[in-house]
Amino acid sequence: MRCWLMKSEPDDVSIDSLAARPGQTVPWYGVRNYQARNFMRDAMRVGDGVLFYHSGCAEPGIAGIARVASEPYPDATQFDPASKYFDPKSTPEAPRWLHVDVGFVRKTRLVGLPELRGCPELENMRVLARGNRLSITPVEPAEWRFIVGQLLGATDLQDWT
DNA sequence: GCCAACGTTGGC
DNA sequence: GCCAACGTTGGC
Repeated sequence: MRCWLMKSEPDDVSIDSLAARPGQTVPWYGVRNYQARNFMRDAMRVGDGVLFYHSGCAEPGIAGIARVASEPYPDATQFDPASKYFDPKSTPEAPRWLHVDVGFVRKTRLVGLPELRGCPELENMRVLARGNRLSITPVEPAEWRFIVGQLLGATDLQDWT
């Protein structure tokens, strides 16, 4: 099983709003980057671990733990002319954008970017690489164990993957 | 609001 | 297939 880091703007979907949703899941709509799409379409499996990251906000960082909760399927917003994620070049017959559902596992303390950057154990973490803009990045098992076990103290989840 | 970095588009 | 222009991300 793999693990991932997925960015969300908390003004849109935060860890709290995920927990409050029906079924505590959310379709990961709005991804319009091929690499990120390919991770969801080709590499994710139901049950994969997710570090839920808040971006574009006052305190960017890891805010909770989630899981991949569905197989990939078409993102409905690409067909909605009223949506800011509307893609006129996509059709229901050949949908361009697929996503998965993400399910709530637990809220954690906020592990901010400066703290993550200060950990030698995480120096090669993809999301911390210079100029990284990918909203979905793979997380190495050792990185997962360190973050979940050492930083979050969630020892019951550190060997999830 | 600024700006570095990067992905995408489209003319050639 | 190249590459300049443009748009977006996301931290600060």
